[in-house]
Amino acid sequence: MQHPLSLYNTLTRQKAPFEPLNAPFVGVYLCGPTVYNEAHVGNARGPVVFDVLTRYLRFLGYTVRYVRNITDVGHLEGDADEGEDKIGKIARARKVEPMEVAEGYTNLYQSHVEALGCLPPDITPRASGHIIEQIQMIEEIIRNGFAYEVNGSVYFDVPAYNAAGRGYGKLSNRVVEELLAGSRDNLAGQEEKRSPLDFALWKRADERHIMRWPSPWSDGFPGWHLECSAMSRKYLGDEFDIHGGGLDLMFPHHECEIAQSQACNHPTNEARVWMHNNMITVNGQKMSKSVGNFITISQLFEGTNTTLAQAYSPMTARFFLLQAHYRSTVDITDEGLQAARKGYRKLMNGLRLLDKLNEASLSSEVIKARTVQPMTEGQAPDTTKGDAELRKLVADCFAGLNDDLNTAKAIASLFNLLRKLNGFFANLTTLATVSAAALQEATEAYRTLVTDILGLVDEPRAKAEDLLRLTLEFYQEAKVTKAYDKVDQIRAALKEQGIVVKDTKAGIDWAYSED
RNA sequence: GGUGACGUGACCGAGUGGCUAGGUAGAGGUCUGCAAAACCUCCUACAGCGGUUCGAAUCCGCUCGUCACCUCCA
Repeated sequence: MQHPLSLYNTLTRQKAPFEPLNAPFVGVYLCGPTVYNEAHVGNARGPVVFDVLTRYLRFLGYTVRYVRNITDVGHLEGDADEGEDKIGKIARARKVEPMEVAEGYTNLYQSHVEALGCLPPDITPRASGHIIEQIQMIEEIIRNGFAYEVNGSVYFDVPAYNAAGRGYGKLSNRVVEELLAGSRDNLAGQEEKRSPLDFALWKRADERHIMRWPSPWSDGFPGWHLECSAMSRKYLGDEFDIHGGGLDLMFPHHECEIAQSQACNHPTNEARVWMHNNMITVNGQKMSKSVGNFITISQLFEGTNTTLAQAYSPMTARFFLLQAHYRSTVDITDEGLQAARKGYRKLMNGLRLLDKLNEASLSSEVIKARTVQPMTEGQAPDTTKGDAELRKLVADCFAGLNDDLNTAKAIASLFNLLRKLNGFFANLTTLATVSAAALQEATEAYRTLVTDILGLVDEPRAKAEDLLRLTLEFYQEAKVTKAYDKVDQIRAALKEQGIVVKDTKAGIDWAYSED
């Protein structure tokens, strides 16, 4: 399976050709959302980027297993907090089951990313559904000497692990000594830890804590980073191909994940390739829950956030995100979104030309024009030049994707291809400059790139009922003028759409055909 | 303080040591009953100052500015 897809690996800080561990299988894990509140636009970037990645990997012929987890347990309010889970806290406030809170936000999240055109992952594991796996992992880590128990809680022993030469900090370029020097060791509730760098694998739950499970150490709950190590291992193996997430997860989350996985005596980096998407900014500042400058996905779709002047459709948002490279920050503004909306629609309009172009390309006029091309001396009267140009335009699109999934570059090239196709359409006889086969290839590539790989689908703007009403107005007009051939024509056309026109005393109405 | 990233034209946003990014907006034109779409042409760039080089927006240094991670965050 030879292809030139290169990906930037955070571990090595460089791009390298992507080579699966066990081709044609590819394992991909993306850190999903924490479901204790509604996701914002920033949370959508990873799913969209990884949706394109997995779509493209499949296009390249790989058999992909794409895992995107739901973290519904294990995230504390903060270090100082004696362990009340965020979900548990909300559940207590609303007087509902924690699982209701998690389920509600999970469903909302999934409907949002689906609207954004993201295909469902192959597996969507929940942290709460993998407590046993996490406990087993902790036992393994303890057995290997990289964790210790204190008062029913278990902590990962970062200094011990690092002393064993495992390289804590290798992903994020941290040096343990520097981390220690810069750490804030004045936080309350940290007394149990031997080192400020240690992190919880298991926390004993206090009486108030609702979400709790039995374990060999205490009734409690798993630590913040463990779920991803345990679940990726369960479904993708000790080592797999690609692990992704937001740049802000690199440290400490992903660093801890690698440490946990390695501490289970698997001397790998958990994943071969670590990919990190950059942040979405608002006025140049990272969109984040804690800063409060976030726009939720619902607000974007409905236009209910004051930062933005209006609503933007899911496909506009998807296009907007893909018009930037995933490792760049992208600033969200009305102007940017409006430009994206127009660009997106331009791409959709192109989609509608493809069949017409191929049809025209096979028309007798064009075929004739091809054969009677004036023959210049020494030049074959063929379409070689035009075909090569067309193929170059297509190749540029794929070159963009191959270059670390540079969708910005790919889309730019796609517009170049579209300009060519639009040019053909403006003057159909120019189709004679390319062969029917090359045109077919190009139009297929366009469709594949836009819909299958970038996942941009046509978002109908017109409402069917409004269009129907319009048609019935013409119908009525035809009746008044007794243009019965027109009347019959409209009736027949609507019948084909499963609509019957009803002339009632009260006026013209319609109904679904019951045939 | 430590680590890292960035500063591109009206806006968004790619990129490479010498060859058009692209989208949106703006100007002119073709087309057109009007309009739209489309096509053609044009327009405003690479923060500043030095250095390397035949040549740098692209490499190096400094300055200024912005941001991110080091605490939950995609």
